Amino acid sequence: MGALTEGLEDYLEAVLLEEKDRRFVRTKDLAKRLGVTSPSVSAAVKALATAGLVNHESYGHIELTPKGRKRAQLVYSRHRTLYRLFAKTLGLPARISETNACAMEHRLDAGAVRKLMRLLEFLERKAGASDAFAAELEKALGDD
Amino acid sequence: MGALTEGLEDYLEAVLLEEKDRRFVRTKDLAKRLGVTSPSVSAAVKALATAGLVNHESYGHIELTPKGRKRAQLVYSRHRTLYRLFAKTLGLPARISETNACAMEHRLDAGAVRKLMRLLEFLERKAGASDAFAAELEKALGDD
DNA sequence: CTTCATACTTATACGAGACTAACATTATTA
DNA sequence: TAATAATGTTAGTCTCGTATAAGTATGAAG
Repeated sequence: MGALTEGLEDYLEAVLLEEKDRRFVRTKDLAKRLGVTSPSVSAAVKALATAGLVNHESYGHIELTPKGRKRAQLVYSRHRTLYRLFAKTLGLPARISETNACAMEHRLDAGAVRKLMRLLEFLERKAGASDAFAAELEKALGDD
Repeated sequence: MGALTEGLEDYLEAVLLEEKDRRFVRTKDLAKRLGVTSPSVSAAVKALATAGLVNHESYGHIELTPKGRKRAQLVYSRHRTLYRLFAKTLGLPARISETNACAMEHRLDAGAVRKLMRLLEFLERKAGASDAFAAELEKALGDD
């Protein structure tokens, strides 16, 4: 794992997500998604390009390199697992689940994510197989 | 909840924990606990004093105000709940559980912590009541 | 082909948080 | 009590991530 600040991981992940929507990713798209200004994106993209994680010609498209894509997908998969914990298992609002997932996705090591995923799978499997268990869990979590 | 950066919350929590061990909290104690240098602590304590969360005379003791203590305890309780998730429920090493708990304790809103606590209580209760359930959960989480 | 809107970059500055180096205070002990 | 060790603070610098302001490139319309 190359050294990469959390902020840069956020930008990298944003490129991946933005790619799914539009054919070419531009500075402006990332700025809008992340809620920052264009100069901030410029600086971050330059850093990512230096690290060999994206390709970017001046005034042109931003594209993930294979290495960058792999790293972005890793971050995103953590994000998804965490979101699943908060939103699906704990039943929190989407907005709050998203915030929490963003805050944690950079810091959880691979082992923790794996364990967490297994716990969620276990709970979902049990709840799917037994209505009694599902009801018990729901009751335990409360209404608020 | 007054505006307080995550960093300052860390310092505040450290004062609370340090208080439990020794009669008087000093700059050096916080520096050691947090793994930073004395000047960093000086600056942070000054900011906490300005915010009315600690009392501190120059070259003297550092003490929590009632307001500061309340805030510190809130942060710490979140920390404990998260640690419990990682260390006890997921079975991760203490060191890693600690890192993850630290990273999250500032960002989880009260609702998420409450839900999480209930989930952990539910799982612990089930595992305590049924050896079969405990074994099933342990198997689901895996050995690695 | 020139003009103009849009998008991108560069230059500069700021706040948070950390560091080192240097200075000040307190405590110890010879 | 005077020297010295331990501790605390101040001053100045660094990095990271953000912003604003101003200049540069692209592309669409007249």
